[in-house]
Amino acid sequence: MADLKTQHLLTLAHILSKGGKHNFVNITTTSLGKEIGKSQQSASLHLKELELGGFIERIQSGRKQSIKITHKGFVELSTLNNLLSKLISKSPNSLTFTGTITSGMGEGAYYMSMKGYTKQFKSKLGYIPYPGTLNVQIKEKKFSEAISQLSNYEGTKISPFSDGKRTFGWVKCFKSKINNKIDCELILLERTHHDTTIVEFISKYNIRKSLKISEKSNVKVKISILDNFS
Amino acid sequence: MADLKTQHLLTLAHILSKGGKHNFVNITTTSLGKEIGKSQQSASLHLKELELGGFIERIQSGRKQSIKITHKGFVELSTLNNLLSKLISKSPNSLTFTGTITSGMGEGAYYMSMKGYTKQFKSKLGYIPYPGTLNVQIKEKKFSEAISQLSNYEGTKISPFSDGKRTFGWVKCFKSKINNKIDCELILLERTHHDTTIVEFISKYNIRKSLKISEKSNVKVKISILDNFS
DNA sequence: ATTACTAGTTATCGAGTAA
DNA sequence: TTTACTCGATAACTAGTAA
Repeated sequence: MADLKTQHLLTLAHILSKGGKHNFVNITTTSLGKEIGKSQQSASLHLKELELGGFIERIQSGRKQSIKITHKGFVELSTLNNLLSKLISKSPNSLTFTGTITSGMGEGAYYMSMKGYTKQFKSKLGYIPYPGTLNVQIKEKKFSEAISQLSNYEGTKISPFSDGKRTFGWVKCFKSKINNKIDCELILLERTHHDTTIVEFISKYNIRKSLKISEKSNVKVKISILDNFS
Repeated sequence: MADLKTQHLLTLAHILSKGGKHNFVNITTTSLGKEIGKSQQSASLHLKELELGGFIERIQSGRKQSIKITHKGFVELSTLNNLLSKLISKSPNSLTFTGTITSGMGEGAYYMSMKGYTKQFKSKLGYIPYPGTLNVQIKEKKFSEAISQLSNYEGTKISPFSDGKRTFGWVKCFKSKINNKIDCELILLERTHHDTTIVEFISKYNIRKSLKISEKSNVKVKISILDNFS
């Protein structure tokens, strides 16, 4: 018997939503068509094919019909759901890339030492960062592209503040690990020049010293990303 | 921007399975085509359309490409998954129907009083059934059709046994409720005449007396069905 | 090896309509 | 009202092939 066509997925899901798992439910092809965004004729065809494939059972009396999902049909939906669930939950929530240490003073270095930020770092990250930032130059385009999408995710949000004269923007921190050893945070600044080929890190430690790395050393970075939807 | 087409679902899922949630992964159109059961050309087109719709991002270098799912693409998959999950878990696991009491001795009545069965009823259901079975005649075809699919589900399994001379088949019990009051079990027998217009019930109580019902009374039955997959 | 175009085929769809 | 047919339009796909 034929496989479940992906185009029939919505139709099957709709029957399930109407309570057709164990009981025959009354569904007209017109209403089904509307629900799945297709014509009445297409809905009719969908039902015919689903019946032929053994995914639903129909009872027609006069011009009305009752529909019920078969065990096979339900298993099919469950299987797909399990597959998707596993894929989604098992997908590693990390971004890994390589780059080289660069000295170019990160724009964040100065600001990150301001009290308005350090106070928040202490409470939200649990430490006051070592003064200065570590700058990593990313060579491969695919890495910088991937990093530029980071802004879509939450991270740890450091709020903007004002010192009376001017305001300083928010900072998003993403838990990272350099060379599989040093814990640190990648920082995304609200006010930045959007050059994603250089990324900045803050850490409790002096990363350069701790790793005994210097200018142009290659480093491997792993960034953890948490989803913000349930 | 266009919606995610259902035909692209498998493609997106495959990219996710390759680790493309946050990192760019190398996927050839040939391998993708094989995975989704389509041609290399179709795979190529899928990627083009997914990119156009903002669901994936591609980086092409020479004749190879790296692919990454966008935040939008991942949300789309998650949303669909959540929808399916809810539908599947919220679908009521019960079958409801109406029928009339009938006196025709159920075939099970005699056998259900045998020690080989009663011992198991006691341990698996927690009670020894009142002698005899209640027989309900089902009038509407849609109900008998729905019941005939019950055999695909597990229920409480009473094992076959032998008394030395002959063997007696298994019995499957499904927790039921008659007229929203009396707890009982619908029984499916391994050796039965497969007439699904009459169903039999066993109960701790004398159902007729308890409900003060007699021949040809109408009853409403609700059968609970448990899934046997995770 | 790649990706992706063009051209031809098949599947899917919707309008019109019958029953 | 319903379901579902025919048929023409469009979308999706594959084969062949170029780059």
